[in-house]
Amino acid sequence: MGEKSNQKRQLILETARKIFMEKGYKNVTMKDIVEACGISRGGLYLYFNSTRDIFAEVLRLESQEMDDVFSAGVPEDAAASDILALFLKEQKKEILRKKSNLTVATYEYFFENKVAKKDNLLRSRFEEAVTVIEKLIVDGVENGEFYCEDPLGCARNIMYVLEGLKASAHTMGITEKTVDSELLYVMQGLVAEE
Amino acid sequence: MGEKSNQKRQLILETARKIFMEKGYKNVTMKDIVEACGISRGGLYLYFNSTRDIFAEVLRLESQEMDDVFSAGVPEDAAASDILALFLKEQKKEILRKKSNLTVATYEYFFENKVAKKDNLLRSRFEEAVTVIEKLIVDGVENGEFYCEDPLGCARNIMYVLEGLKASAHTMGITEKTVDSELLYVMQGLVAEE
Amino acid sequence: MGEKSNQKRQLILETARKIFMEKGYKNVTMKDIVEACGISRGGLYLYFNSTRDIFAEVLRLESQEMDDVFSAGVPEDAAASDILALFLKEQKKEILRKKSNLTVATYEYFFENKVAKKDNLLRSRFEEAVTVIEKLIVDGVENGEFYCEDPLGCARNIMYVLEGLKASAHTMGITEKTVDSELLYVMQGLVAEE
Amino acid sequence: MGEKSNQKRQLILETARKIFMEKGYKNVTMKDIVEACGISRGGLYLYFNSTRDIFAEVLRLESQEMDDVFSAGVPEDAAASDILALFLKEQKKEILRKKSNLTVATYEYFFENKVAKKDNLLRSRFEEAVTVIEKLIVDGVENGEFYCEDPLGCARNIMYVLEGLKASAHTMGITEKTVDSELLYVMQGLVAEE
DNA sequence: TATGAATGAGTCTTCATTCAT
DNA sequence: AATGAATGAAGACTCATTCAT
Repeated sequence: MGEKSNQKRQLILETARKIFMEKGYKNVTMKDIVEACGISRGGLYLYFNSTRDIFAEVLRLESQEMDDVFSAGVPEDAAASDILALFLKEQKKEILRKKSNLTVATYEYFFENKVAKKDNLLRSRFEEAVTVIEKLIVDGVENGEFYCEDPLGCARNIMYVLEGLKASAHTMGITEKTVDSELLYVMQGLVAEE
Repeated sequence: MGEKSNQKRQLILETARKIFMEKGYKNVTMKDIVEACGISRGGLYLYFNSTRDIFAEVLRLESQEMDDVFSAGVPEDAAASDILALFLKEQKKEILRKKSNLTVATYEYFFENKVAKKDNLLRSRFEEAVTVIEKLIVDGVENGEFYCEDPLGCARNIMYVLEGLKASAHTMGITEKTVDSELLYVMQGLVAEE
Repeated sequence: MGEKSNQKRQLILETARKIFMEKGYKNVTMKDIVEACGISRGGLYLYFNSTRDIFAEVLRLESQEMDDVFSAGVPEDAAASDILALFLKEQKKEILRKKSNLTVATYEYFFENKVAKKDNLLRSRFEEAVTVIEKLIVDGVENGEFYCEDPLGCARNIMYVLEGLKASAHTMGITEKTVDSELLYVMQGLVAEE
Repeated sequence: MGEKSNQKRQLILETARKIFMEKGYKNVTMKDIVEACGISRGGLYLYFNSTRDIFAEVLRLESQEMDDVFSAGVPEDAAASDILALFLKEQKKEILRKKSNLTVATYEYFFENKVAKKDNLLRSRFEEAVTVIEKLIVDGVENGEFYCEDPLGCARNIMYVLEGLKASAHTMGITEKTVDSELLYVMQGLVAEE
């Protein structure tokens, strides 16, 4: 029994995810989702009570997947600088993807739902990433790949730059060139010291 | 046209500005504005056709004032590092002001109204600030206050960090301490080289 | 300006009153009223926010009118027994009117909206009637029309009987004969003592 | 049919009874009952087709029990006035019980379902009670406990007063003192003649 | 018998926008 | 220029009822 209903739940979440990517968060109505899913008005309410609930779940799944991806794709013996470059490349891709990402929806959602820091998914994702980057830098310094006196500060700086780029991409627009030069600048700070 | 009608226009814009600061952009209705202004429904439409128009105008005025303030408050002979510090202090204040700023409304507005780069107010404000900061850095380097090999890159980096902080403040929340350490990190990059 | 809008308010209240008489309180929807009035959905909300508000107002007006009627129709020099008989006749008429009265709606309304005793219209109407009847009895006793040792108790008894008849009329049904014999019984208690 | 299915029927009725006592008749949905019973939506429909059917049955059982109770609790040789006092005391208790009684639900049900007099449970319960009271009065008169020229009229009067009190309790609110003085008044009419 | 997912009609409520005055 | 009553579309939500399993 749970199986089938779980499938529909998945269908709803996947469909809703696409809609949120297209339209952001605030513009999405229960009706939008109902129609896109091809289910009845009442049917949707069996699974979720609001677009808010749906988006929260979409976001939760998104975060889970991210964790998986992160821990998966990276070779054990890769050089720190390579891993960092890889990470930045991923971020770049997401920053430049205009439509197919949840950035706008996520911003809109969190503008409206001030979440306690503790439970704030965005915050924990951010902190997690900071930790990973910091560790990469430390490793890199040990290997002589990087030069850095304040790995934590540098990691945070990188993350805030990325956040700034992400936001800017959806407000002022941003070119690949701009992203490249920003990321380059950040990497040079790590490498280019004599 | 007349003086009087211009006064009402100002009233609307000032009132709307406050509302946008409180509620963001998407949550504001024509009704909200009408009621806050104490004018008639139809009356509002004589001046503006939508919250979008109103916000666009609020934003335009905001930008004008900013320019004025920038060029005004700074002493002629101040040291580059002092001016930069002053600028960052202002930014910090705005980042930490939770309610009384237009950040959220602005984001929401631009999420919804992808403006061509040319006419994008946010973009031009950003570029302008980059230019100013770059010039400060160049001055600072000449004076021996700063050490920096890529003033433009550094200026951009600073601006993106600020953007990231601004965004983060409204999504994940941010403490004064965090802002301080970010800004410190940025300044140290300019000063702390031997 | 207020004139016209006041007319519509009256129209709504009168129309709603009829509907409440037909369908009771709980069965009436905003849609019912909108359609009966021939106005738009949103239009109704300009005047009232809920059927509850509308009914409360209908009831308030009803009570006002009652007061007026009471004080109006009675000749100055009428005998107490005649006035009482007149009052009971009115009550009888209302009890037997199956459809065109607000009894059911009123019950349903007060079942749902437990009103503080002080502000309870029903209660004040009841008390008022008790007072009037008591005074009639006292007058009647003085004139030798009535014999009664406890005018207040008797007045209350009459009112509770009437309430019981009113309720019964809408739950078990009641015949004119039954009402007559009840009222007769009550009157005889006042007159038939040697 | 089977034992088991009969048990479930009982469960439904008992559960629904509690809900009706809490929420009246019109506010109760099939969903409420399903959830309170812990059975499936479809399951409920195997036994009853509507809240109306369920309430009708609840009421039928209620009446049966009443009969049982009535005939049970009364000692054979009790004085008429004692039995009547006992009866009134029971009624008083029910009138003052604010929540745990079916009065409101019953009113709401009969407002909506005008039942032919013949089949009207309320009516037959009422008539039955009248008969019992009348008989008590007759007995009392024979014993010299009571003085009464119209036992039937008096019995009816008592019942309508009780009905009036019951209704008032749920619309205007009523205090124990009020009930007491009403019942006292009624009893005095029987006793207090010289 | 029993389940519970699914439906769709019905109601409430809010808003941008228009228009007669 | 200005008013504010009026409209109707749009979205949220709930419920009785059905039906495949």
